[in-house]
Amino acid sequence: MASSIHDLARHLNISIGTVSRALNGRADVNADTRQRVLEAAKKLNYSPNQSGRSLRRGSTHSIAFMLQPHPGDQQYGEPFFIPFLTGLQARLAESGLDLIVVMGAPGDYQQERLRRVVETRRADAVVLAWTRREDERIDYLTEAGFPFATLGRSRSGGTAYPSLDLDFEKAGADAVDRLVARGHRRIAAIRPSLDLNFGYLFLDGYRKALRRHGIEVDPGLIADGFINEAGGYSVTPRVMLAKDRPTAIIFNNDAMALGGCKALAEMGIRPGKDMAVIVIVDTPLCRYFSPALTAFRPALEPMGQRLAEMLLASLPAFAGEEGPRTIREVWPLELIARESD
Amino acid sequence: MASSIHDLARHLNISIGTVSRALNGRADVNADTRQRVLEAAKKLNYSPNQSGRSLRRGSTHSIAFMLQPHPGDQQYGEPFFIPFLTGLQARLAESGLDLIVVMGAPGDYQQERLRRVVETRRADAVVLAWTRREDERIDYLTEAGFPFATLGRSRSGGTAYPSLDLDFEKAGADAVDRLVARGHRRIAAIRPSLDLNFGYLFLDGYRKALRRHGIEVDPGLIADGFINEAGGYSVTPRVMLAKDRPTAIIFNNDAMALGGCKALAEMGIRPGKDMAVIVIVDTPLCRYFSPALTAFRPALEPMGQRLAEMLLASLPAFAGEEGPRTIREVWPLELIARESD
DNA sequence: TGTGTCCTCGTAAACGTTTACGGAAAAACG
DNA sequence: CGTTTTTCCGTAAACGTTTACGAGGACACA
Repeated sequence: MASSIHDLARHLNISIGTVSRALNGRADVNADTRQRVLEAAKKLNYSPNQSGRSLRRGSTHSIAFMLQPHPGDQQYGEPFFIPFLTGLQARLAESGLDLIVVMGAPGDYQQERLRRVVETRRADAVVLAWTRREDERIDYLTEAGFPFATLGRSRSGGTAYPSLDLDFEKAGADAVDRLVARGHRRIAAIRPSLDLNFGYLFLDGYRKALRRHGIEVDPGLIADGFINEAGGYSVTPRVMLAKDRPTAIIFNNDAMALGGCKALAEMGIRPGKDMAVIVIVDTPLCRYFSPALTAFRPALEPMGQRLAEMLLASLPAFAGEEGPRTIREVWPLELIARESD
Repeated sequence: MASSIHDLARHLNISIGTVSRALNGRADVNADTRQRVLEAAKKLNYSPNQSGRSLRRGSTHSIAFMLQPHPGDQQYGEPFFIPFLTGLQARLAESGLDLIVVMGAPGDYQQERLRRVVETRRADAVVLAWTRREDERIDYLTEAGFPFATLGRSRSGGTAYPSLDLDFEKAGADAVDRLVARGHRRIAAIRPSLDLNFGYLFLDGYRKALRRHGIEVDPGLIADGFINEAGGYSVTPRVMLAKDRPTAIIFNNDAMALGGCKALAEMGIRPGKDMAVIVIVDTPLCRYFSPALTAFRPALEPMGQRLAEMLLASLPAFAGEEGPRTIREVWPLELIARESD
């Protein structure tokens, strides 16, 4: 059914070697012959068998992105990733690479899937997201000598891999600055409970900024929960119990903010009026919520493109294609002022 | 670096044929030998090269899910798909299959990517989502004789493929019934502008139910827009311009509902008080919105599992594993009554 | 004509598996 | 002990590519 390079060769009365060379654009083939091969390939609807090719070449010409649902009830996904993946895929496609997303089961934290991808050589490199403070995946990959790049920083694995992250520290600080400038001094922070690195970075920025303003950090105003609507909903009331109520809340995640605002609404507290609310990572949800939530927006699609570039530059097969080989980059988050603070 | 079956054979002083047979659980190998092979495999951290294996077997042992961002500004993704994919992946993993998600560029409607997957034989079968009324992907796959299954119905390609869909028709009708029972007669419907089949099905149910109640269908109460927050936001005001204002709106999508509620809020109209709102496909957003939105909930994860089963049953290599081979199933949507209607 | 260079192509090996086939040894059977 | 069956394993081909190597012919040059 599927036509192979042999069919093509037979059809043209030339050897498979020549066909292959013609298709792969090598120099040592007559321009005329190449033309005929290309035409025949189109006519016979030929396209090379990926397995045969990658077996011979030792590379799969595809990059794997590890997507994994977090544990927790009703785990819907991260709308977040789609624009990022769009950028990633666009840039990879430019270099003829395919992007495949491998799904993991919720909660297993991908170790198993990752091993599978690496060991069966399904991809030439992987892209990790949601890096943790100490990330065993990174340790595993560096030890295995498998090429990878990360969306997000980590303390694991040295620095010998490309990584791209958002400046959550600065965003946390900026949020505090903004709120302080508007007269707030009781500022709560709500972040994910997992040891996702961006949660730490955010809190660091938050703490430092408070101290800079001479405001004591009150542990009663800091809480963490599942990184979804339910988490925000269940944990927000906790900071409202502080002896001295907060007048502002910074949410480290849009879904948590949604849940948190729900909790506030049930307490009769109106975001943007009775309580200032700022969200660290903007999504369409923030914009269309009522009141529209002030949030920090990342440039997700360009980030995807950039990380693809960085990864490509780190791959021997593609090295030299790009100029600078920056290893780690931290991108700013842009404040979008809306109505909630 | 990576150990091959030859290393294993050399290490054990037996032939590669025996190693392969031992690993693949064939009968004609001594229990003792098999044991030794398995141990050595674990010790040498051997796992078979996927390319070699699939080249020989002619199958990749993986299923592709085609994920594609829709055109439109700020296209964030569908949280929707994650639970579905989780179920799909879980069931496929049970049969030793990998799930890979293939990203397309926004707007190209996947034809190109799909061809690529099929022609390079990257997967043994594909799963399509967001089926259209007439779906060229389905035509292509049936013509190519490539195995596939769809999440969603279509009029294309006959019925010789497994498909699983939600009963949008009934949900549309149920929503109308519920609103009519509560005294509404001016009921608007807002749905995606693309020719996604579920938009049609929903509208069909909506229309039929209205007629059944003796209510004339007013085209001024039906509108469509981009299937995202912006679409809902921009299109909702249109139905408010009808000569006789609606007292209820049914949204065919949660994101559109969010945008629509925003538009209502700006007009001083409060969902659940001044306007009844029902959403057809429930997500956490609906639950945590204020007011919580009455919505119809799908069983996404079981659906993923079920579609995987149906697909497997249709594959020659797995046939007989399952009992019944239902070709098409339509699952109900469960009404979750909340505060918005 | 002899020699060397260049262009183009065919040959064959290799990538890592799986599996049909056959053969040797062991077991079963009379 | 001879014959048949069974058990186990090695051999080698095949899957569809890519690519190193070398050969043949054309051409240039002396």
